[in-house]
Amino acid sequence: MIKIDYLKNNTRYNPFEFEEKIYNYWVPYFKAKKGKKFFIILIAPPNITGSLHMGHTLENIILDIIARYKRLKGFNIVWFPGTDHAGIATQYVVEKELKKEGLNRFILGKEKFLERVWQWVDKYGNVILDQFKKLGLSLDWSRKKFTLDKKYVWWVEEAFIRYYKAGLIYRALRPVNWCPRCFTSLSDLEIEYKERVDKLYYIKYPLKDGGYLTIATTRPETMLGDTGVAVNPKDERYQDLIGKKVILPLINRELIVVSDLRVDPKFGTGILKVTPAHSLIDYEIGLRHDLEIVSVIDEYGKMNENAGSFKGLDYLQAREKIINELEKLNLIEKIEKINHLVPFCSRCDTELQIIPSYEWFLKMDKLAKLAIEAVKKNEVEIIPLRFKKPYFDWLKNIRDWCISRKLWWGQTIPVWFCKNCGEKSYVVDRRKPKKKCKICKKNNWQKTEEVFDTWFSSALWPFAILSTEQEKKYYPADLVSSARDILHLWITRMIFSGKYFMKKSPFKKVFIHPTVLTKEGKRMSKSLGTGIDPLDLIQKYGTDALRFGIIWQLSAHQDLRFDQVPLEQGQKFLNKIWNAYRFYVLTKEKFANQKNKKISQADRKIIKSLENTKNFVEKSIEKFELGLALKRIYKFFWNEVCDFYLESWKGETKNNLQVLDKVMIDSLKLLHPFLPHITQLIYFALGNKKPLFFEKI
RNA sequence: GGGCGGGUAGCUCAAUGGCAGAGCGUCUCGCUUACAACGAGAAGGUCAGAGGUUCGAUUCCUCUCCCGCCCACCA
Repeated sequence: MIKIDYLKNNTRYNPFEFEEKIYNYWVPYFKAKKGKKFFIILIAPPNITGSLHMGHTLENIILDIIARYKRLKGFNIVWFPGTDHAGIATQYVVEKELKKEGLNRFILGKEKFLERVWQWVDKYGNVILDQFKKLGLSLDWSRKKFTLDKKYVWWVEEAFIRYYKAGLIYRALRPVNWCPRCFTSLSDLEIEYKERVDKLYYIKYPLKDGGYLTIATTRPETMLGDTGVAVNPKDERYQDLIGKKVILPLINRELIVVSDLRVDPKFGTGILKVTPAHSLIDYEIGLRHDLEIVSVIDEYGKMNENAGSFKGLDYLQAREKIINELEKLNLIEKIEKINHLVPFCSRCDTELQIIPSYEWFLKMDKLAKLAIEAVKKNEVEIIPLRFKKPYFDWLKNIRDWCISRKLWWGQTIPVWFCKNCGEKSYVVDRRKPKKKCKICKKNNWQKTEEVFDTWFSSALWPFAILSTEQEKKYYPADLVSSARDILHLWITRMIFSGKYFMKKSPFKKVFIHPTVLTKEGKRMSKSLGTGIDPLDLIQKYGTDALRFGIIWQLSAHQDLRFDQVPLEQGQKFLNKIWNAYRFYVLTKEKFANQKNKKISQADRKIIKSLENTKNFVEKSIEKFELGLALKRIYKFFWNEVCDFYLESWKGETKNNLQVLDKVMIDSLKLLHPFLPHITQLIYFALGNKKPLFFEKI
């Protein structure tokens, strides 16, 4: 790529001239080789909607440093690139595109809409992977994976069918978190709560035997679906209410007062109206006391036929009207302000409704136990250790996972409903069932339109991407790294899925890496305008300098307040390295005829220091302390190799040339995982023809 | 409401039961033939606050105050 003269004649290193060329040179060598002593890294597949952000950047640079270091330690690296179809996220971005054209998916129809999504996938699906190349990641590009690959889709269906046969999957009508804009159910993890000041209405409910009680609610429109009233059994104020009958205003339904521990005596009046259709806590109470489920709000957020004269109104209009009528009846005791948390769709930011819907659920108790056991027995090591606590806490309190979505984009669930009998009759199968419906005795099956929660699919990632016999040996992986926010969403679910289907944890170590914050300690976010685009940084500083700058600031345990200054420092360091090797080459020429075989004091000192540095770096990398490792190498190279050792070669010297060679070549190897491009370039300039990472450290 | 992390030099962060450290920045001096994108050197800190354990605490324990994050079905 370059000759030694280029190094001798240029005092400045220009990354922009070489980084891409060097990357392209490497690509064939990144291929996972046959053989033994593998180190297997599992990539977190980015969404096809994505473009590179600082989180991906940090995460994958960390992994690449480890990959390159392990290569130098003699390992064969297995690290496949891949992407996630990301159901709800992708559907949402395509819908946003349509909106710009004045369209929406309902106007377009399902078929045309899906065509549009596939067009998007073709156009943008690989953008982020191309951006990964700019980071210098040593990924095996001969094996690109996607969560809608044939084999992958097979595995997702397989998982559903096996869970179903084992009795872990059931269908139920339950109140779920529903996004009226995406028009789908959501899992607990896809909700974002926001604080908001609302009104708390104190409403009088007449008692059948005279008098009244007062309940407090922020959602009076749901009262039309009330099928009970509840108080806490320990609440002394209301002992005599238990068992009494209440007349629901406006509807005149008779309700019974039950007692349930879930009622918080401190909230409002301490009396709860129970609406099992539109509240999860009420649903639970309803189950315990055998209360009816009456839904009054539909999928559009409008009042339905059970809402009587309010039918057809938007829930907010209905609220207003209901309050008006209650006021006329003198049933509003007071209205207070309340600051509370309101659920929103984490994708499109629409306020959610809780409505009853038929959905598929995965029973979590057994699976949670598998996941708990895997970490307890150290089959999976979570680093830093402190993340074990939230891991266990989440699993201990877990509820069944709603795995179905009513989206259009995603993998269809392998279930067939009888066209005549609907909900009452279905078959779980990949192909259209041949047998007849038990109820109507006809063969009239239609595949469901429901799709999987995209996380159900990505939970299978560690083994669903392994399609050939050779690849099957790459399970389990040694290492996966992720951001904190997908610990439950992804990591935990991969662990129990792996344990369940493969009988083994899907990876040995999970490194939960720090979050990249702004210099002020704020979250980086596009919408807030606080984000930094890594591609801009690469354009300005080059990849090696970016890698230096971000890892310089990295500590294994603490969030990273991103500052650009260390990137400038990185550029300076690259130039320092460049010139040190220039001097090395010139010095070798100058002393070419020297026959000195003695080891000088300076030689001894630098060898000692080199060994110490290697040991320190090895230990630090094992602990994911890449920032400390880099700082140590930096100090070693700059202060000890350059300021001390190379200086001692000026003028006349008693140093040994072989020691010089060893120090300079070993330094190059030590620097390589962090600064791969420049070290490879210098390696070429010194007359070598192979990838530097095939050397041994 | 529960949990986690952090508060150390102007900035970003280390380390440690026994003189408080690095990089950047600042200041001084040097363009010594690899590099001024450099070299030599200097200044700079009541280690958030209070109490406790100890011969000795920035470090261990308790409490308080700030900052950040996560989890939770308060209607």
